[in-house]
Amino acid sequence: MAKQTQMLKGVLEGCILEIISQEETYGYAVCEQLVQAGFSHINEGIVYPILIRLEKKGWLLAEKRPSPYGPKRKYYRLTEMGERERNEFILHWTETKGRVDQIFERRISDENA
Amino acid sequence: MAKQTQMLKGVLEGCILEIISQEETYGYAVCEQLVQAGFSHINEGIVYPILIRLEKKGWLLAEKRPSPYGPKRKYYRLTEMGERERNEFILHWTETKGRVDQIFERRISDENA
DNA sequence: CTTTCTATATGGCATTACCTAGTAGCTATC
DNA sequence: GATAGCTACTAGGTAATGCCATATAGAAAG
Repeated sequence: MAKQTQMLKGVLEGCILEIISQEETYGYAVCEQLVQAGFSHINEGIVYPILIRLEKKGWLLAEKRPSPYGPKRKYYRLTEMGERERNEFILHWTETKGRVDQIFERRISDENA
Repeated sequence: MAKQTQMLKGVLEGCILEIISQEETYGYAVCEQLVQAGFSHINEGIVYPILIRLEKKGWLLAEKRPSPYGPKRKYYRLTEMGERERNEFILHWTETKGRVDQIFERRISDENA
């Protein structure tokens, strides 16, 4: 339980950037999408602080619009800087994934040798 | 540069467990393998503290043996607990990878729809 | 002997960002 | 008018853990 926490570091931010990049959306919905993707323990208290942080960094722009069901929604979209950061995340994520997988795949090729 | 740092959290430990699990080895060599896998900025000052930490947790056992080239090497191998932790890491890593990839793949299926 | 390569150790920092828990406000339903 | 679901926000805790600088030392080479 504490193990995944560490593994999330730096990953959540990237995922949120990606979700917003796919479609202008708001915090509550971002949260639902993360849960749906399997990050089942993620809740609003985790997502909102990240959203605010990203907005402060200038990676997101926000705009409030009424909701048919509750208080106003705060819709986010990526700025140009945000797009750049998202692309960098993809790069780093792909690299890291490749490196880790390479280490684990060595076992298989060893067994075949 | 600070970006990958966050992404490494929890991952480095798992990689080191895996490397040692594949073959009894020592810190300096672990370091070389990580560099070879692409973690090119990793150095002894990063690896040794992790090794010592893992030993203290009871996941590794150490034994010193002479080296033909320098001071004695400290060879590590996994304990039973270490094996369990390694398996847990694989589980969490696979899960996390799947979740992140799912979020990014949604874009592709959207574009096809 | 000085340098270089091999090899281990460690104190402290950064530090950040995840997580809990709680507040509050709007809409709809019953 | 009470409950339930939707929506946003904040304070504070914390703890892990990657990273750096530095020291030490054996062996080979020049």
